[in-house]
Amino acid sequence: MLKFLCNITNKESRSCPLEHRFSKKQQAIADREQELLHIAHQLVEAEGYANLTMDKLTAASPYSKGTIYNHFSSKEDVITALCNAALRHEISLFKKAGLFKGSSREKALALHQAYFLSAKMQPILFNCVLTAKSPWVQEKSSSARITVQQELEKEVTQMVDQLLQQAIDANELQPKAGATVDLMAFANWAISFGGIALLSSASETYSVERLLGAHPFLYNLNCMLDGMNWLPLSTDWDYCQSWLRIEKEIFSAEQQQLASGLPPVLR
Amino acid sequence: MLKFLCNITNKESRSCPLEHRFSKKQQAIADREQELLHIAHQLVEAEGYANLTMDKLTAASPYSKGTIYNHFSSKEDVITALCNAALRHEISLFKKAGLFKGSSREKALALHQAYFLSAKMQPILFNCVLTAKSPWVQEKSSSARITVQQELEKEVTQMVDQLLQQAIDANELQPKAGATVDLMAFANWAISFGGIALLSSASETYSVERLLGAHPFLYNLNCMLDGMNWLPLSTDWDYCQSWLRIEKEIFSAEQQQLASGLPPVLR
DNA sequence: ACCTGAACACCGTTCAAGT
DNA sequence: ACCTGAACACCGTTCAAGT
Repeated sequence: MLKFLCNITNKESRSCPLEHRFSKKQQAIADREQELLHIAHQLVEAEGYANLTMDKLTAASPYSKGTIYNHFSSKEDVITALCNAALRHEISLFKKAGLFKGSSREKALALHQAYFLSAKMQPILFNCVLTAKSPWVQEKSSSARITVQQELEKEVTQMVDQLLQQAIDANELQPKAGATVDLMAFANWAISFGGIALLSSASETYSVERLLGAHPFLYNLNCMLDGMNWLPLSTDWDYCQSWLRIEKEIFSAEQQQLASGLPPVLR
Repeated sequence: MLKFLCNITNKESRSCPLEHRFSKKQQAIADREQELLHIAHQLVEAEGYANLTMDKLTAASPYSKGTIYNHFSSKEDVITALCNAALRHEISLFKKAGLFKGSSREKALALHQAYFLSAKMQPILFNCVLTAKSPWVQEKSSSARITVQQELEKEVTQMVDQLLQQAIDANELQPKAGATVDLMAFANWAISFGGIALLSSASETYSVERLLGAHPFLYNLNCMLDGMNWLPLSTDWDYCQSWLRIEKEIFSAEQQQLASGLPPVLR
């Protein structure tokens, strides 16, 4: 049960028997943090976000309030910690996506699919990312946790940068005048984030409802990448096929999990 | 002072002397709601989002708790109300944007600039839109307020739809196979929302920091609209010029406000 | 019919005492 | 050095009493 968040949330918490990077004590503390995050996740899952209070987290855990405040500086800090768990999950999928064999643009598609899947597989955690971006939460999170968040986002950015640079070097991406790698990386982030955030949070609104059946996320990507001049263009290549191939070759395990309808915690 | 939110937040609250759509009583209630929202806005402005509590809202207003709960079903309902104020502000700028004379794609740019400006002019209100999208707030807002939110978003969507349809009819927008108006409207929303949300909430993160100086928002739009096949392409037309022309011809008042550095409330 | 504010239940956070 | 949980201040929400 616990393995889920242990793997995802905190690479620092993994045991490193050979290097002994952490003392037993530190390891125990890191494990406890995962345990607490796991309980927090369950609380939200069971009865919605309003059910996540420090009182209930305390009651549902074997620890005292003081100990919990030893881990998290505030309630908002718990949310940011869950957001960071989401980012680690995302990064793990990004790394899998990097294994896909195909053109540079297909590899970009694999990264976007990883992002999309991370949100779909862990909707609660992805909502924490959304929430953690709101100033109500940012203002009250510990600076340490915010720093980790920024580092994780930077890690994602660098993976995207690297792929963009490779594509340019391979002459498959021919940037327009004035388009830097930074700018193109941001554009990729914005279109993915925008699409997923709206699809996940506004699924009941009119302009999203009417999209049922279509695949808006892939359409957005095709436009964006075409406009960026990333070859081959979607008019010359069937990226719907590529999308399916990525699903099959890289994320079949994730697809199965989604099909079973249960997040890994509950299996 | 009050005029600001009165104009923006609640078109139902405008006085309609000819039609007498609302009784004096109803008008008074609507006015009081604007007053309360204005105070809520000030509380956030003065000391951040954590400063917005029902207790403080009560203390800063001439009304009692019971009266305030007569307007808002919960604290979250206040946030959603502020989000709706943001949407009304956005719509008012959208309507101004509709007056711009130019190609259909330039008109689209004007709409995006309106969106961008609404976020920049009213950062607090735009953050409420972000926050209102998080499930913590959605879950606890009154269904009446959520309904209004959906209607406002629908209104925005319809303005975008209309422009897209005109562009198609004028043969300036030549949709790729499978691209419906719905799909293209969503793509426009996603790229704008994604860009603004990331720029406004993650301005301190690495991947956004490094963009300083460039104009990422316009780059994103150029890519997206090029990829959508909206003529003339950015390779054949200087949309940076168009952007500036829109600023000058349509939003000069807004530009001045921004330059003065003060939101209208404080002038 | 609408407004009031005392009252209540719960929540976030702290810290003196304990191990 | 770390953990505990009682204690406190504050917050969200309700509702009987008042107008």
